[in-house]
Amino acid sequence: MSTKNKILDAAESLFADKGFNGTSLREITSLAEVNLAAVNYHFGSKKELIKSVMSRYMDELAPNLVAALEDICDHPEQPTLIEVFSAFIEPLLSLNVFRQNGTSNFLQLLGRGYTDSQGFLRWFFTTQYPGVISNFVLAVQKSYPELTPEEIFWRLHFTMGTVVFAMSSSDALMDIAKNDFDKNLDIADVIQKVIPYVAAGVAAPINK
Amino acid sequence: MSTKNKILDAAESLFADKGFNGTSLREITSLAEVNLAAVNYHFGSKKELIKSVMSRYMDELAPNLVAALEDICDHPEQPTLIEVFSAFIEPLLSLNVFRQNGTSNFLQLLGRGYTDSQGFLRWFFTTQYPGVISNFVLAVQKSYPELTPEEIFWRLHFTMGTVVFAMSSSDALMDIAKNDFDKNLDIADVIQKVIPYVAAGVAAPINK
DNA sequence: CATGTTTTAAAACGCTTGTTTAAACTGACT
DNA sequence: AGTCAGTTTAAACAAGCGTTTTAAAACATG
Repeated sequence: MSTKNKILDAAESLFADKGFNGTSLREITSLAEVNLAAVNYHFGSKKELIKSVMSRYMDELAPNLVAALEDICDHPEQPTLIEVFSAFIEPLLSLNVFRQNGTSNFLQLLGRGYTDSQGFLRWFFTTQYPGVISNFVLAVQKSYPELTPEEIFWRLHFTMGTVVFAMSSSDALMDIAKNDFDKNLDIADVIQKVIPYVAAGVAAPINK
Repeated sequence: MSTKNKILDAAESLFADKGFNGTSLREITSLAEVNLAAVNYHFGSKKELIKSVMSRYMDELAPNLVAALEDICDHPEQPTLIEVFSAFIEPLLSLNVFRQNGTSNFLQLLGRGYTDSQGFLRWFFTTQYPGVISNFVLAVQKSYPELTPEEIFWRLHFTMGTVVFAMSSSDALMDIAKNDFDKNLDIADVIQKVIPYVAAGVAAPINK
């Protein structure tokens, strides 16, 4: 495996675990078993390394996501919100074959991107991958036309928060569930649990 | 105002803005206009300062929250989930008279506590303020008895995620809402928007 | 006023951070 | 063999970090 990819893999798992601020280049390079200077040689800076880690996932995920959402929009009949959200399942779970723990790593990184680094990653996503968001809004609008664009805006961000947060603590939650309820769940089960929740949330009656 | 309180106030707003990891003691003391060494003199360490900032809010909030939830449990008739979640509104908004921007600062800090510092604050909350969580579970169970304890567990964590995440990026979201929809919202408006969402999410039909 | 304690002040501590330098190595192509 | 771009290495850099030290100032108590 190339030095570049060793760095990306090590950075990914450390970033997901401890955040961008909380991970030093020296931790990354020693986990990757490469020289410290290799990061700046191959990526230029830590900030560019962060972007590269995220791009590797987004470039894989975005086309699948857009395609799945376009399918829903092109379909003649009106979709349910459950169907809209379910469009995310297969592309997200396919990240697990793309990379070990890909799904949960990516979702954790997504959460970090929103809270760490004062939102420079939020800018990165919305400018680099606008198609995902706009197609998602279109699909929701088709499913629930009474919802105003403003209300969609808010509820989509609430949904983003729910999913990202649930997934970033999914390891801890699955452990608790195993202890308290004797249920052995995996990331796919958690996704199945969160979909009815967010679908109902987006479909909530509008508060006057 | 005392040096101690000047430090607490400065730390609070910087922590909310840039996270615990992302804020240095030098930033705090220069905003507070006190000497750098004052932090370690009054608080012992940065970690203890973080705890103090959080305790100042939790000590104010927890009794009000527990009382409001106990009211609901003691009431003879069955509450709606909207009523359960609305029990949080007044205690949360009262933080605004307790301190400027108290509500949003506190909720942002809560979000930081879950994602920064690898969950040592999560331990802090659950061990120091267990009454809030248990009373919340009781109130939800009274409102929606068909929900199994396991499903309550998952949905309460989803709710936690929604609220914490929404609030920790509420500043950015309110800015976008102002630009895109020409609406000037404050933290109380965001709370009003999130309640129907989480109430509907918790009330979602159970997936078989 | 004198005393002992609490609080502030400036400076330095040792350490870690991201980044840069310059030399050494690697593997092809003429 | 010799050249040369591409890559890796060890070492150092300046800057920032949390914390500690030392001494002066402020304070309250007798």
